[in-house]
Amino acid sequence: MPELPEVETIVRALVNGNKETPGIVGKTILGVDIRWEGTIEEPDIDQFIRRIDGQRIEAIGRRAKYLVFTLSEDTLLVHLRMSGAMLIGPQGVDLAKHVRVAILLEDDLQLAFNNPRKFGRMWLLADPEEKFRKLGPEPLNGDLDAEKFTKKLLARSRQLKPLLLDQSFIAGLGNIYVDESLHLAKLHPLRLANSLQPEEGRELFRAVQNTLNEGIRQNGASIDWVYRGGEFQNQFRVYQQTDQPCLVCGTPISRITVGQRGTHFCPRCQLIPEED
DNA sequence: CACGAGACCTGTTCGC
DNA sequence: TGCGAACAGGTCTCGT
Repeated sequence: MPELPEVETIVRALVNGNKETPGIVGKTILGVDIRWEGTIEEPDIDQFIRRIDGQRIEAIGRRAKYLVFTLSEDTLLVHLRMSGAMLIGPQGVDLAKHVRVAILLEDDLQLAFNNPRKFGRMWLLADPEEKFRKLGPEPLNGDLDAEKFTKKLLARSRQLKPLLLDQSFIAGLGNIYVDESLHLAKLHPLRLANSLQPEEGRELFRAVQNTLNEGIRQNGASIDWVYRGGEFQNQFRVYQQTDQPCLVCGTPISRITVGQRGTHFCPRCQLIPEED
């Protein structure tokens, strides 16, 4: 489920709660039920269980696609990968079909990590900075502007699609938002980054920001059975729109495979210039 | 440095 | 209806 807008939406839900459940900032962890041990990346299971017990959730935030739980002693990082979700509910019931870890909180609450495909992971770290160092800049928090982005972009010879998916280049984009951004910027996914004109680079940065902000405004995208809640799927320009008319020019949307990822684009709006 | 393939997993959908 | 193939919002590792 998760790219930046979906993770951001989840963070806000965990902080603010909803009609049925309260937010969980300030709650103390009273135990943890690990139902699939592979979920815990670091430290080992015994230490994880021992260390997390009794810590208070001081804050919940996001870095790239990581959920960041600042606890009284440590930082809990959660990466949802392809199919993860975080659910809050009462204890004593299964909140979903594939709960791999349930964190028990005070007030009879639990925070459940549902994760059908078992790709998602958790880390309990004294200092999360080491993991964050490998990540590129955040696209929305002011770390990056159109000029900086364009400079980085023009220094690279990779194709735009895999480059934008590379979390060490820019953090938070995934398959949906890359395809959507490239269409908005009218750039072909196979264009080489260093073939862009500076104005095209700036336009791409604006498209990335606009697409992500719109995704957040819509509470993310709901696709398949994995995640419900957001509405961004109703305004996809190209993602999963194969053979549908382009909203701009009416040409049927194409689907190709790039780096083993489905890639959607308009063959008329997103041309590759001759000598690329 | 860039790229492609394979791995990690389960579930749904599509084509025959 | 059944069954296999293809596909899925991510990222890591390895070989070239």
